[in-house]
Amino acid sequence: MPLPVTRFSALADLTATEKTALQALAGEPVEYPRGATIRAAGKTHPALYLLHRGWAAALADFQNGQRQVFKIHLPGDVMGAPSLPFEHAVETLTTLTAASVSQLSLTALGRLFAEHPRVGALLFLTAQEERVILMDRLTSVGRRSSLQRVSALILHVHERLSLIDSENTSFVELPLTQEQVGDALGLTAVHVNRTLRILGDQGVIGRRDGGVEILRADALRRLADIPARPIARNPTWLPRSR
Amino acid sequence: MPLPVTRFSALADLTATEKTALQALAGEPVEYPRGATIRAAGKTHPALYLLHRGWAAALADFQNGQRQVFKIHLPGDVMGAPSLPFEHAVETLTTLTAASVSQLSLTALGRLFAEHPRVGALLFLTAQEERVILMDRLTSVGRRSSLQRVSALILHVHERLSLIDSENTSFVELPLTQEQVGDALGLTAVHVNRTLRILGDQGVIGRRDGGVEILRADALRRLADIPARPIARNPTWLPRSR
DNA sequence: CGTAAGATTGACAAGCGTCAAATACAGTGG
DNA sequence: CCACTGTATTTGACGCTTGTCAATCTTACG
Repeated sequence: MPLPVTRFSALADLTATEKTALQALAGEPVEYPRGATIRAAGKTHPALYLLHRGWAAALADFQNGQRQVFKIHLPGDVMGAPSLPFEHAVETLTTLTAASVSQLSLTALGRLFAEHPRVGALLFLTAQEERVILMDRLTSVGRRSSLQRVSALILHVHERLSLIDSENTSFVELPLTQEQVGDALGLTAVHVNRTLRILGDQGVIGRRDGGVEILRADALRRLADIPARPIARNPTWLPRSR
Repeated sequence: MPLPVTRFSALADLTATEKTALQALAGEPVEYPRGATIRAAGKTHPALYLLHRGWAAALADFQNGQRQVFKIHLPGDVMGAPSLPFEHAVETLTTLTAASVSQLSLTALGRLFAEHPRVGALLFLTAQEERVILMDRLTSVGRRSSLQRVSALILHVHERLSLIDSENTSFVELPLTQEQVGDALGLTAVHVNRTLRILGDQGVIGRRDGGVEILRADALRRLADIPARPIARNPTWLPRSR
């Protein structure tokens, strides 16, 4: 079973030892049905999770029934990291499809920082990547029209799927309800629906099964207006592998 | 001159050696006037910066003149970290007031991960804190009214000022133009102005000099509706100090 | 076949943006 | 000390995007 090494290999090449050390973090995978809560916000002593298979979301619920989706998690993602510095979990982790999830040992994580500083630095870098993803979404939500936000989301998911599966085509799986898409983009389900219809009517995307087909990638990219962000692989300042 | 140790001491107690190692990262401080660009987005080989004195902002400009402020930086903040994994800087760093900034050596950062893994883990944790700040702002921008967004920003800045200066009172310095506040919150300058006036008319805040006075903290917190997030200090899983 | 969740559509309302003009303020040079 | 200039704030009128409410339709599934 391939583990989350995927995520790091975009940043740097790992030695076999480092890969082994990473794999050693993960516990026994647990199976969840769609819509299950893996970890509720507010829980004390937040843990780390690894998503082996399926989709999940990190979100928060608010009183008036409002909801914010912070992150759409794909296989290979480490989940729950934002809560680590806090006494109570910040985000609820929910499955969007049936999924397989294991817990990551924090003790082993601490050891990883000590014994494989290069991997520690890479963990730091992936956290920065996540910040940038949030910054992009913040721009989307704060400054863009619904058409632009939805376009950006489709492209973002497509790009991330391509990183996992290089065979990936122009079809973008999207096992979210329109309400969940709205909760990610700061829109209502109704308006997400209207927006998807417009993109469909204009022939920019096709809509079928549980996802969308990208028909005019250029138009979509022009709408989304989020720059490409080439990764600086194997930065020279990283500590040497042990 | 106290260095950014502040930021870490909220998470864990550092040894003298660790503090020294952190200080060793910083180069010679450079003085900037208000409104200066410290580092422009798009620049290659992004570096790290430390804000010694003054205020700064991390932001991005877009074609149509739109702008998004990602982060308001206060003294002690490390700036530019989100760009580290990328070839080109993601965010522009600008001074909001006259400011003193030094560059942080990336080589020394790499060494820090190797020689002080506990500090490396703390760097990882501060990155997660930053994610949560962005997540909170995303909620604000995506789901809240202008009154709520502005309230949340005032409280957030107040809280961060209190961390730096324990003498801090109910007055919140805010050396941003209303346009910059809008760029942080996904609002126009005009609407920020209207919103501030309403908060002032309702006696929730007072407005004077370059900032606001918090008059009814309870009302402000009720509006902002962002939970307190107590920090888990000195988590047991951190590697031992060296 | 029946039920529930989700998608879709329409009519209407509201919050925020846009445009434009007036006012206040800070810094500069005389 | 004052006039001058550019920047920032403030206010009003109006329009548009998105939200709200409600009804209907579709689909998945027991």
